[in-house]
Parts: sequence; C-alpha cells; structure tokens
Amino acid sequence: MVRGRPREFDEKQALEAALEVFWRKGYEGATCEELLSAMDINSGSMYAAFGDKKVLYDRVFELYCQNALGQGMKVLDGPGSPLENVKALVRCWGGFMSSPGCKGCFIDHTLIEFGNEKKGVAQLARRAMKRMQDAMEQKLIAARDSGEWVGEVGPAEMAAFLVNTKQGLSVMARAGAGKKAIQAVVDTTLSLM
Amino acid sequence: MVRGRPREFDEKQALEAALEVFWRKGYEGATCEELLSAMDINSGSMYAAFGDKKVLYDRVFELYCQNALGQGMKVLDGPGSPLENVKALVRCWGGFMSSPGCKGCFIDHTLIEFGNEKKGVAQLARRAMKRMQDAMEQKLIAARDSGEWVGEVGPAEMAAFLVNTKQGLSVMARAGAGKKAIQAVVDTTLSLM
DNA sequence: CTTATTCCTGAATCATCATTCAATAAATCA
DNA sequence: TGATTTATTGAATGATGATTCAGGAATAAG
Repeated sequence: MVRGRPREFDEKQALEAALEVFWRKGYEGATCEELLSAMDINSGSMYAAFGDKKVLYDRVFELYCQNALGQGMKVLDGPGSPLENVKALVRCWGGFMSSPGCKGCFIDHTLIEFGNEKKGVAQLARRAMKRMQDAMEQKLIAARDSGEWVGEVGPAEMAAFLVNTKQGLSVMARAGAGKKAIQAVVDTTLSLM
Repeated sequence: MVRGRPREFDEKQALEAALEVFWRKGYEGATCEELLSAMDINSGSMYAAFGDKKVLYDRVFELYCQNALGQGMKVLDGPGSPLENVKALVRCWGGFMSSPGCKGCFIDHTLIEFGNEKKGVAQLARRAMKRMQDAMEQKLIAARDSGEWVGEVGPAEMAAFLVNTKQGLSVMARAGAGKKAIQAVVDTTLSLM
C-alpha cells in the first residue's frame, strides 16, 4: 500500500476540467485561477501533482490525444469495408464538430497556438495527425486494391486531403458555424471522394 | 495643416510589425514589450495612437482583413473565366500557405482564439469569411450557368467546401507542413472540383 | 518669439498571474 | 500510539505584464 495521505481528487477528472478551460481560452488565455476553480483543487495540489501550468497542458493534451486517436482508430477499424470505415470517420468528425458547444478539435487549437515550435506539445500534435493520416491512407490503399474505391487521386493524397478537411472543420466549429453548415461541408467532402 | 508635433512613425508600418508578433504568438501570448519593440515605438506613443492592446489587435486585424479580402476579390475578378478565377484563388491560397515561414491565415488564427465571442474581432472574422465565400459562390453560379462547370454539388456547397479547405491549410501551414504537402492538398482539391 | 498643440520618452505604477510555502490533515507502518 | 509519508489549504511572494504620466521636444499659428 502507498503511504501518506491519499489524493482527494481524481486526476483524470481534473484534467478533463482543465481541458475545458484550455479549450475555451487557449494556453495563454487560461489563468491558473480559472483552471484551479474548474479543477476544484487548490494551487498547492495542482503544483504537487503536475508541476506547473505548462506540464498541466501537456498532460491535458496527452489525455485528449489518446481519446481522440483511440476513437478515430476504432472507427477506422469498424465493422464495415475499408472505404466505409474511412467515410464513417469523416462522418464522425462531422457529428463531433456540429455537436452543441463544440469548439473544434483541441489538437488543431494546439497547432495554431504552438505549431511554430519544434518540440513539446506541437511535435506531439503533428505526430498524432500523421498517425491518423497514415491509418486512413492504409484503409484507402485496401479500398483501392479491392476495387471498392477508384480514386481520382492516390490514397496518400486523399488521406492528407481528408485530414485537412477536418482541420478546416475545427475552425468552422470554433467560429460557431451551425450544424447545417458543417454537415454540408462533410457531405460535400464525402460526395467528392 | 494639423497643429502640434507630427507622428514620427508610420501607422501602417507599425501595424504590420505588430501583426507579425500577434501572428506568431497570438493575442494573449504577445506581450506589450514585444509588440512595442517590433513596432519600434514606446508605450506612450502606442497608447496615444491606438488606445490599448485590444484596440491595437483590432486595427491590426482590420488591416490584414482588408488586404486579404482585397487580394482575394481581385483574383476572383481576374482575367479568366469564372471557374478559372475560382481555381486561381485556390492556387493563390496554396502559394501563400506554402511560402517560407507562412503561419497560416491570420483570420483563422483569430477565429481559433476568439471564435466563441459574439462580437468584436470574431464577428468581423466571420463576416470576412462569409463575404469571400459568397463571392466564390457567385463565380461558381456563373460557371455553372455558362456550362463551364458541372458540379456534383451546388455552388453554395462548393464555396463553403473551398473556404473550409483554406481553413485547413492554415492549420497545416502553422504546423510547419512542407510546400509539397500543402500543394498536394491544393492539387487534390482542384482535381475534385 | 511666444503660445498652443500634439507627440515622444521611459521610469513608475498598478494589476494580474504563476508559483511557493508553512501549517494542517489523513493515511500507513512499526 | 507515535513516527513517517504524502495531500490539502490558502495566504504570501515574486515576477511579469499592461498602462499611466510627468517632463521634454517638435511643429504650426498668432
């Protein structure tokens, strides 16, 4: 058994609360006061548990990334055919982006705020996007090989194109575009595949 | 003639210098110290001329918006056919986004940082995007009416789709995607139109 | 040349923010 | 039970950031 007084807060819950704040305000725009209030802990607990604000963001990002990537990969490995699964993922993006109060993908927020940096969270974000894109490309290769998909462009190009579309949707969602507008872009994308 | 000591700095030049800083760091991430250093003026001059940091951002945004919209509209009203002009604009985006050191479109940065706000710069950003999108839609309507373009989707949908693609490119550019990757997305987009 | 007006300079100020720390509490171990 | 370990609390601290302002300077008008 571990000695000493046990944590009174759930780390994951605290990170999810912090995510909401970082998502809404960005890293620089979020104050520790807001974060701590949302996490419902005091500064001492936060610094003891995470180190500092920057590390907290890293942990929040890590958690978000795992969930997002995990869900995405799950959809890609769904019950349908390779092409169906790729399309399902695009539709899944649409559903997420057009859900009430959606602020866009947190990875894209991170890329806009820190994309110029070589290391840290920006690097993780780039890698995450690349993994998603690579997985989509594999599915598209399978779809083409099976004759299910006759692309006007190659699998790699289509995968990059779809990821780009998702990044655009993040901006739309953040800008407060309505469900109809977002779904229209998704439908257009699917119809052009 | 105006009385009193004349400005020693060029307002537009100062705004362009501030733009670089806001672009690189975001509104919250940019400090007045950095801004003033880049603008090459002292705090007093800045506050006298613009009011405060927020208003400075507004003015910077306004200037950027005018330039971006102006250039975009100019391309749309270019010498080619309606469809050619729309495609030229998309290629123009690609050229910009893949230019060395490009950080993506400043309007998209603004939308990610402030997109949840109803008024102010966020509202201006949404309007600017809508104007661009509407102008593209008009060109696509003309292209369809003349038989130049046989869209699988309607002009409105295609216009929204293309603007979305541009927003995605902003994230790519900010993330440091190479020229090849960006051009590939642009080429894919054009080939799917 | 004097005055009125506007601008410039940069140190000082005020506010805010991230972080620390001493006191206290809750748990395990001997 | 007492010692040890780890958490919690929240006021204090130190740093940084945005903004102000007093003193000096440049220009046009009278």
